[in-house]
Amino acid sequence: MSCNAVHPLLAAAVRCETMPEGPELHLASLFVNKVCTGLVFTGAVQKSAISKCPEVPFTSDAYSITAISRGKEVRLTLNPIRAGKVNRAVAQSMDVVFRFGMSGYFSFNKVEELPKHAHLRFYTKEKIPKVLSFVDPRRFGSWQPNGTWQAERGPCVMLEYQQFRLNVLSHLSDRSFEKPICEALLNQKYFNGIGNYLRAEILHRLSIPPFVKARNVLERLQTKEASGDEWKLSEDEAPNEKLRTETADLLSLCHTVPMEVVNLGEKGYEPAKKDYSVLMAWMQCYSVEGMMSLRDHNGRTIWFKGDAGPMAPKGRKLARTKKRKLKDDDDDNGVAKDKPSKKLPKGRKGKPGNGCKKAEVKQEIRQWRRAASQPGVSRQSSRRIVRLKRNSGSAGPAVGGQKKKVE
DNA sequence: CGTCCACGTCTAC
DNA sequence: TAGACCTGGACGG
Repeated sequence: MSCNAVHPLLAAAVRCETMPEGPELHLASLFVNKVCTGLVFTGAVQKSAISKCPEVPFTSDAYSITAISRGKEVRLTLNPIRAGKVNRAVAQSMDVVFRFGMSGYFSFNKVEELPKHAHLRFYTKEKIPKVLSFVDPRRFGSWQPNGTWQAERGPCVMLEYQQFRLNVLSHLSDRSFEKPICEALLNQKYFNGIGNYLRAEILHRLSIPPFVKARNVLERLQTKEASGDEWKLSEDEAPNEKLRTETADLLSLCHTVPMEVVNLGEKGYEPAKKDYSVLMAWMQCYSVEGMMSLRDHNGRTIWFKGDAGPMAPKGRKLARTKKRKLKDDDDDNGVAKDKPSKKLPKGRKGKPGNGCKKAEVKQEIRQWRRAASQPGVSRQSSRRIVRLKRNSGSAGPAVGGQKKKVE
């Protein structure tokens, strides 16, 4: 009874649930600051029994919480308060640095409505206490009490743009840049905040084949940097809009593309709502119907259009791929079902791991088959149709053009 | 029911 | 460069 499901609208108001890449981590920090402003927290920080992350040895009768993000990390500061004022003499403040893994987010709820998988909890000092919690179903996320920004991670692509840019361009001799650009983009030493969907979107904007050697792409920017003044951005960290559209390059897009997502979050795509429809509509490449996908050398799926580039994994066939239906995609009242593609029988399986070779091969075979039979329309298009329909209020038929998969 | 897949690191051969 | 670490949603049988 006490643990019944939260009303969807209520749930929407109290969580920041996302696809944790740089923009989502930043939105999480905004969320924490928003809900915690003016609030007083109290007592000990509570950890779930199941979590293997360290206890957070902080207790205070009255403390405040603030947040800041850097790339794919968020740092909370727990600050003791006395008589409504910060009092550093009485007690030490504590920083806790979080990484979100694949499923982390912050939530703010009534105590009785603490979400499942809330592994770290901060309680407010109110008549009816509430709780800020770090929720992480898969537990790939982590936190570090008395933590600092991870030393190996580079400057934030969103908030430390100039330093980020310089850090990349001044280290092009690093062997990381001998890898394909799509793989280099996931290296947090240089691209702190970029993740799997962002790398696809960024490369797509410039039609850069994912498997071109990173250094080859970036060297040209170095030359440009040296020759023109276009990147002497003086006052503000970020390039302005005019500059962006006129001289967008790979590194500037590593800033502006994530910032677009931050802006979505502050507007339509409530980072809350557990509603990815706005983000999904924003995606131009990642998981979009009609795009190609491949496993990179680390077993991660890279989405792209056109040429894969010279360093593409050998022997891996690519194929036009369907978009998978993402979790709360849409309610779909039984509208627009698409013809599913057949999976391989391919019995046996070892440990189902992620990003492993076996999975890659399987996927390859599946894609091969799919390509051989039909390019299929689908989930993606039907999803879009449903969305459009909802937005416009009119009924959308139109899944008609869909091809039947033979099989 | 079972298999595949997911927004990310980590670390051990 | 494989795996390990996890839960849960989508989909197929």
